[in-house]
This record gives sequence, structure tokens and C-alpha cells, in this order.
Amino acid sequence: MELIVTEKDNAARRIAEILSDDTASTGRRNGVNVYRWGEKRCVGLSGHVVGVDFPPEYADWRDVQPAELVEADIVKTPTQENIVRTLKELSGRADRATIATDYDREGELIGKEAYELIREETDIPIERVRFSSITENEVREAFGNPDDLDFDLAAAGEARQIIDLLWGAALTRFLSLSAGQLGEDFISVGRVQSPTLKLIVDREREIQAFEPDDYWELFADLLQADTAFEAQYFRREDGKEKERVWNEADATEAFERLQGAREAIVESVRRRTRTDEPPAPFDTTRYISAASSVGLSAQKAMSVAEELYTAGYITYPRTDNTVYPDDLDPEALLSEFTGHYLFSEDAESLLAAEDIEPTEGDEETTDHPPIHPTGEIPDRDGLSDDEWEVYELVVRHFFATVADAAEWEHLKVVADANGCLLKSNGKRLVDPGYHEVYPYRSTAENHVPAVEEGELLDVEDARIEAKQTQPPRRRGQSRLIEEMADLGIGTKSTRHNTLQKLYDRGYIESDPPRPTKLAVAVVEAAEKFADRIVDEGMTAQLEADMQAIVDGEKDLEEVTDESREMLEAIFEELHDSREAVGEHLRESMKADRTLGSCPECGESLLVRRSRQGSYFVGCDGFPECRYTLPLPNQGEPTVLEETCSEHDLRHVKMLAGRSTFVHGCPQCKSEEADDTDDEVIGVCPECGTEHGGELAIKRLRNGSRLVGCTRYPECEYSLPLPRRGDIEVTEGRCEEHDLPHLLVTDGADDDPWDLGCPICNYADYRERQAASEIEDLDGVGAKTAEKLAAAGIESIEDLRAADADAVADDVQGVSGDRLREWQAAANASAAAD
DNA sequence: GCAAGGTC
Repeated sequence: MELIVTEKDNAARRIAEILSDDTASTGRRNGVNVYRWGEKRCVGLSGHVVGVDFPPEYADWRDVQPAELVEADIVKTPTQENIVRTLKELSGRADRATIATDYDREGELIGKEAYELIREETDIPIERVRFSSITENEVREAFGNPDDLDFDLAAAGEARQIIDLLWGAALTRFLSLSAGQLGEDFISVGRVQSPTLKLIVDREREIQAFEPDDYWELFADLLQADTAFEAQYFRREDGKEKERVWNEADATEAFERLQGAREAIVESVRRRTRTDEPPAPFDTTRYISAASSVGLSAQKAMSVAEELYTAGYITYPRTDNTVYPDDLDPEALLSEFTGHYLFSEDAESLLAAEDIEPTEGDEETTDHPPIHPTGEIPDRDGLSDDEWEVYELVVRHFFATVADAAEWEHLKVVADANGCLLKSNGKRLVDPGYHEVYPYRSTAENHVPAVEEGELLDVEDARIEAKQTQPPRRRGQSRLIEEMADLGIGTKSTRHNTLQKLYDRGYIESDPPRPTKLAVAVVEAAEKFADRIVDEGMTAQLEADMQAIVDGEKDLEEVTDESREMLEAIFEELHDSREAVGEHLRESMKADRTLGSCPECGESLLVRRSRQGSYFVGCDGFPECRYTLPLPNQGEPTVLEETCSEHDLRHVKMLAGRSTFVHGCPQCKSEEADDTDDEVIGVCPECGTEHGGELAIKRLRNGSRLVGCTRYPECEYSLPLPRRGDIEVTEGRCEEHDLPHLLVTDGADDDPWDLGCPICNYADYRERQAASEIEDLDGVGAKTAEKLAAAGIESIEDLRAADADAVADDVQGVSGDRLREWQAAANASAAAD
């Protein structure tokens, strides 16, 4: 029997299909798919199935000095036991094996891990095949010409594993122990996360240090016949055009001159055409950027792409390649889209071109092809809105890469008005080219009429604008990922996770991300004592060392020993500073939770957590001072920079996913509640007739509002009300519940919201809530939720109780298996609650 | 329970 091992199940299935001419059958062993045909068996791993770690005696952080980890043994243990067992069982029966993991460094290491697991069982011959896309030609070619594993390349990967573990674990433990943070809130550092964090912290430092300068800009309208166009004042200095005027006196003088001008004479007219090349094929980084321009976070972009890949609609989404492989036939792929209701027209117009030559990017790698549609087209109704949006983006991006360049015509007019130079830049898209199939980039034009040199134009509406130079902007998530890619830190598969990790560790918040005080303290501590860990140069050095291993110039031991020595030296430095470092970290963490000073005793007011797990604001002087303020019971609080002018307390924001909101100053909220009387609107439906309870609009000290019984706490009947807006009790009445209709006005601009009867409103709300819970399940989306509702599935409870196959028969485009996945997810979230 | 890298 011949055993074939791939990096993932998906690859195993497709390779089995190709090599078996579609005759392979699927079996399960220990819950793992095994594809078989004739005497062949093909099994997919799940990336690394073994991991590096320290021996168990190093497991307890308190029992081990972090510095001891530097010289500790490192062992490999199975992390995916079912897969490891399956691989071993199969290799026991095999008489030869072929490693077909991905064609990159990590793939070679994963291949070597499989090799070692097989070797524990048997000494059969083990070969290695390499191909960069799973297409008929490439796969057959690779299997026809097998090679050997490249043990040096795998060793380069192992060096990385060891160095990352040593530095990451030892320094993470040191910082966490020094600050006394041993629970889930440990303080982490690492070769990739810490330089990324430093990027964010450094930008924040620039922003803090920035001192704005005043400047002025002047504009006027020029008129040709009835057409007015805007022109900007500038001066020529050292052969350059300067639009900004840096002192007020000069600006006022120029403005007066410009105001005095009735006419301007056209000094020059310059036309030029600019070619606007279509984009290069999608690698992961470019894809994430494009997805962010349609509003998806990096995380979301990757999870949606993963879904589309697994479903077979797009190619593998983790790739560094921006050059399509020879195997890709653009015409054949375009032809797949002819006849499609949405894509047909564009596909046909592209096919009509004389020759179709795709664009190429700078990176040509062996890992996977650039991301492109497979040609299998999903049903619109089977995808969620996000999935469809991403699918269309990938299709249109592929279209763009085989489309023509666009052509712009630029027109620059310079005129002299009373000694003031004015310029106007027009642009017109003369040939839309790829923009016709790719609507994701701006094609905004700026119209400037065709004037001639020497022509006289009227000048109108001279304006002066006082401005200030702006600090550099914070980078958004996709910009950070691009920057990481440029610096060579992280990989296509991990960069978005690294950002998520920084959020999870309490190092960054909001989007674009800004660093917490803890993050600044971690970066400062690292800069002082372990500069390497926050320097992207560590990765550059590691890459060089890995290359030396690949080239046979160094071996694994040399590289890791050198790294151990450096880390050792760092720990010698750190030894005496442990107290100081810990103190600084603790102070910063406290500062992140501090709102200001206690109005009763002057100590710090902090966000704290009660034993029941709810958050509140409490005094650091507890138990001597018992001053507290409540916080909303929804979400995780973070403290904002913004400060309440009345109480000098920082505002609080509650992070709760989509329903994140700014709570503001907790003292204001609390006082507002105390100063607001309950407004009775009717009889309590639960206890009214018996005990005389009344329903009233109440404002709570934690900022929420509700309609509740005046006999609270004896009667707990309550209905929620929106957090924002003025609530007005109107003349309208609900006959069913004998309650007035309520009207909510939020700001002057928005239309008031007719909330109606609060009981009816709450019933409606519950129904919508149930539907949106369904929509939130991965891969459901609005369309599908609607169809499910039509089939009687309106809530998570309905879904969990449903017979999957019966529902699948009712709902077009949804399989029983898909439903069972959703049920599993619904069960899991119910269990988590 | 630490990292970063695979994959789900």
C-alpha cells in the first residue's frame, strides 16, 4: 500500500480525485478522512500535528525562574492525537510513503514531522513531491518525479520554532511574574507581536509629540462663460509650487490682492494622459486591503475567504504569490462566467479582447497560486451577504487582472490674478479600462474646462482658509498588515491573528487601534532591557540564519545556541530590575483602569469587577472608602481619553461587539438618574389589579432606562427602553395594553422613532432578536435567515429543536449537513451561556 | 497558562 500525506484534508481530497481519476472513496478512521483507491491511501494533516514545548517539570510558572527556560530541553508532543494515530496506523500497513505537504518552508517542516511519525513505525521508503497549485498537470508531474525531503529546509523551520518558544516563553513569564499577573491576564511578548505593537506605540508617540503649525490656503473660482471651477493660490519657490502660506500677515496680504482681482489671465495649460494599470493578482495582504475597502475587518475577511475556499468557490486564501501559474488559462476561466446573470456581460467583453495577458505582481512564490475564483460559481442565495460580497470581489479582481489599463487625461491650468498665481487640476477618465469590471476604486473626475493660454477668465468668490498641520494618522488594521508584510514580520497566515492577539491581551483598543498604557509600558520595558524582542530586525536576523541553515553554512544547533547566549545576557541585565519593571507595569495597568479621583476621599477611582463578575467603578481606597458608581451590565468597559468637564472623570466605553456604546461619565449618569423622577404611564400588568402597582418610565443609575413597576423590588416586571434619546409620552394609546405610545427623539437631525406601546415593542424586539441570533451564526446571513424563518425557524431554540433533514427539504439551497453545523454552533453557544 | 506557525 502507498500512503500519501498532505498538509490538510482539502488538499488530500483533491489530490485523491486527480490521481484516482475521480474514483477515490472516502473512509473515516479515528474521525479523520482517509481517501482510498486501489492500493493508495491519502490522508490530510491539519498543519502542524506536533508542537514544541518544555518538559512538564517547567509547566508551573511559579516553580521555575524564567531564565531557566533558556537552557531547558525542548520536546515535541502530538497536538492532534487522532491524526497522529491515524498516520501511524496507516504507515504500519504501508510499503512506501509520499509527503505532499505545501511547497514552502513550513510545509517542509510539517512534512518532516510526518516523516518522523512514520519512522517511529516503519523504515519504508519516504519520498517528497512538490507542486504549487493543485491542478491536474502539476500534481501528475510532481508525482511522476518524486524527490527527497529537504532536511535543511525543515531544520530552518525548527530553528524558528525553538527561538520563538525560548524568547517568547521566557520573557513573557518574566514580565508576567514581575507584575504579578499570572491568571488569564498575563503579559506577553514575542518576535512578531512585539515589533507590531511597537509600530502602534511609536505612531502614538509621534502623535503625542506633534505640535501643529498654523497655515493658510487661498482659493477662488474661475469662470469661463458660465462654467465655474475652483482654483488654488500658490507661489513658486526654488522651482517648487507652494500652496501653504505660513504666516498670517502674508496670507492676509495675498488674500486682499486676490479679492481685488476681477480677472485672471491664463498663463499655461498643460495636458497629459496617464495610464492607470490594472491591479496585480491577489496575495493575502492585497486581498485583506481590498476587503477592508468594502468594510470587512482583517479577521472577517480571512474567515469569509476560508469559507469560500472550503466550499470550492475560490482558491486557497493564504498565499504570498502575485503571479498566476502557467496552468491558469484565463480564457477558460472567463468562459465559466459567461451566461451568469451578473458576471456574463463583463466576462464576454473581456473575452472579446484580442489577447488576454494577466497582470503580474513582484512576488512569484511556490506556495500557492494568487487568490482567484475556481470557476465553480455559488448560488447567490446560498451565501451570506458578506460571503457574496467577498466572492464578487475575488471574481472582479480576477477580471481586473485580465482587463486593459485605464486612461486618464489630466489638465492643469495656471492663471495669474492680480499678481496671484492660481492653479486648477482637472482629470477625466477617457478610457475606463479595468474600472468597468472593477468598481472598488475611485473614478471621481474633476472637471476643468478647456481654456486657452492668454484667455481672460472672471475671478469670483475669493476665500481664505485657516488650517493647521495634522499629526500622522493612526494606521488601520489592513494598513498595519501591509506594514508587517513590508517589514517581513509574521506570515500571510498569521498577521491578522497577531493583531487580534494584541486586542485580546489588552494592548490595543478601537479601530484604528491605539495602544493602552500597559502596551506603552511593555514596549518601554522591552526597549530598555530586551530591545531585540520589539525590533523587526530580530526577524531579519532569523531569516538570515535560516537561510544559512538551508545553504548548509550553519546548522540548527549553532543558530539556536547563539540565540540562547543572547537571551542569557538579557536575563543577566534583567535580574536586578525585576522589581522596577514589575512596578512600572502594574502602575500602567492601573492607569488603564483609572477614571480620575474619588470625590469622597481623593484616591483613584477604578473600573473594578465584583465577585459576581459584573463591572463597577470603585475607589482604590477601599475598604476605608466605599464610594462606588454603577456601570451598564452589557459589555466590557474600557476607559477613554475623553474627560468629563464637570467631574473630571474619564469617559467609559462598553465593548459589546456590534452593540458597543459610549457610556460617558458614570457620575453624570448616576446623578441624572437621581435627579429624574419616575413618570407613571399606566397600570402594571403583573401586579396592578391586586396590589396597585403602576408602570413608570425609570432612569437607572447605571445609565439604562426601562419601563418598570413602581413596586420594585416586590414586583420585578420590566420592559427595556433605548439607552439614547429623549422619550416623550404621546397621546396615542395601545388598546390592547392600555398604555400610551412612546416617541424617542435622538438628536435634532434624526427622525423621531415611534416606539409605540412598550409592551408591543418589547415583543417585537424579542422576535427580531431571535432572528438576528440566527443570522449571527457563521455563514447564515440575512437571506438564509429569511428563508429559515419562512420554514418556521425563527429563533435559536427553533433551530436546535428542528429536524435538519426535514428543514433541508423545505429550504432551497441549504443542505442537511449545513443545518447540522449550524445546530452544533447554536448548541455550543447555548452551552457557553 | 508562555511564541509563532500551520489549519478549522
